[in-house]
Amino acid sequence: MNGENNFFKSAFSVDNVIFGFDDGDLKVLLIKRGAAPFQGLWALPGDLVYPNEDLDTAAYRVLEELTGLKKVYLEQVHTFGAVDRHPLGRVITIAYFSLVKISDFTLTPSSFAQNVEWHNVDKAMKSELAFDHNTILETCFNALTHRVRIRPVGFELLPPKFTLTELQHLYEALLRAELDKRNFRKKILSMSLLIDLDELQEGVPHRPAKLYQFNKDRYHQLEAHGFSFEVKESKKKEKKKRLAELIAQ
Amino acid sequence: MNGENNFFKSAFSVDNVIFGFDDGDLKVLLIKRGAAPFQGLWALPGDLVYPNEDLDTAAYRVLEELTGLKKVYLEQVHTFGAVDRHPLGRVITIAYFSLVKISDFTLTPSSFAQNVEWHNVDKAMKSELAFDHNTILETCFNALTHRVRIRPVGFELLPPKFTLTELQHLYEALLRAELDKRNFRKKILSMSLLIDLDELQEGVPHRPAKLYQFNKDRYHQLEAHGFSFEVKESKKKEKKKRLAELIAQ
DNA sequence: GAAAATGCTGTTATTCTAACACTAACTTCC
DNA sequence: GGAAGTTAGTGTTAGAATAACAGCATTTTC
Repeated sequence: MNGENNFFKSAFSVDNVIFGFDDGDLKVLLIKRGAAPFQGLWALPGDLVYPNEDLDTAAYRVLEELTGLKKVYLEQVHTFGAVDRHPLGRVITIAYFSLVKISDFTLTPSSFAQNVEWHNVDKAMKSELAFDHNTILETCFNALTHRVRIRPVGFELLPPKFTLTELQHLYEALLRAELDKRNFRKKILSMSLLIDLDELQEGVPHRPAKLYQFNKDRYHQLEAHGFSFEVKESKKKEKKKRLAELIAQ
Repeated sequence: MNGENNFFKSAFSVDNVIFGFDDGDLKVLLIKRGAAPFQGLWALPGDLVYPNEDLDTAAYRVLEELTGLKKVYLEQVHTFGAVDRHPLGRVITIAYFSLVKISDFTLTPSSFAQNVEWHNVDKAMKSELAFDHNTILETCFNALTHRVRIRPVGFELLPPKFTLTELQHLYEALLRAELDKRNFRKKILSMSLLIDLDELQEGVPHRPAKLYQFNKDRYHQLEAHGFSFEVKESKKKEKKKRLAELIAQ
């Protein structure tokens, strides 16, 4: 320390990768920047942390300003601090990801942004984002992919009532793997994580599926005691991959 | 943004949880603080990040100043930023953990500390450390425990030549579980991670064990392709635990 | 050469995982 | 109202992985 005040010339921000799931697609909430730097590019929602504000509080604030939601899943992932990552000065940023149910709110663009939109995650990762947000998005997506194998966080992304097929599609989007329907159902049902609501889907042009809710108590139990969702993609696919690797060598 | 300069009054530091393994014991490197605040208490080595220095660079610098080591395992874990965590101002800290081979260097106390010592991790977690370093240590220990199940990082902590029993003791210390000797050997040998050196231990008062080296190429392969060291403790112990939980309810 | 200490090794029962195909229920269209 | 279209739902089996378990081998020390 020694009172070296030139250290106290930096700032820190939080950036929030807000994931949603809709229509079989994993999505991320992006803001089109209305001002320089990077005007016109899409960026992750974020803000400087206030001088007397905790980091998590700042992340929740950003989330709430944008979505109106308070109690959602939020997790710190990584801090990015390359010297030149921000053109206006030394600003490091603490990246969070959160999981929301898209149906829980409607988007209301905040003051500093022209536009807020859900973007397909794959497409967003391939397009150019402001600052180092491509790196941040990728890191957070990897963290989510990893987390979903260890905790049943998938449920944070689904509406309160869902079908087994919807759940499977979510896991397939998160794990980037094709799963076997029967094995998936057997596994997920054997965890007693789901409550059968004895209700059926309505308004679908085919046989309606049963609706399920997830069991919060059991969820917290699994959270505490560890959880392993080691779903492997079908062997067909694995073989293809291995072959591709062999060829690449 | 908008040039609000009162944001630029904060600083950030890195703190490094340096783990070592010796004598069957997981250890952490701590510094006794020679100056206020928290004078006399043990603390994690750390420093403010220089204005034009990347975060990882700062973490490596702290590590090198203390140990002289350059190429060691280092990983960012979490950022701690409670408003009041530092008595002298708003300082958030980015926590890293690193894994070193204790035999690779000798400790040379740096200028700002009276004393540097290896501490047993369990004891250190129970004693009072400076700042929020108890929380940081615990978080990093959990991260290590988790990491070791996914990557073969254990080898970073062992000397170049080691016996299977030493390796098993390391895993037991990290996973806090007692492992079956035969199953452990079968599993670890089947990964072809180890190279049999055709050498024997010397100077032990009993039958000497074979020495092994680990296979770097194979290690990097496993790092890239995923790895699962799902060693479970013996059922006896699990049963005991479950019983204890039942009683506790 | 006996005692003490740790090294080393293989088999079996059980559990978990992966592969796989057909019938059921509902809607729409003719 | 029946045929076609669409998704829901369901069980068995072979193979792989895991967990449990005990006794002889090699070295030092006394």
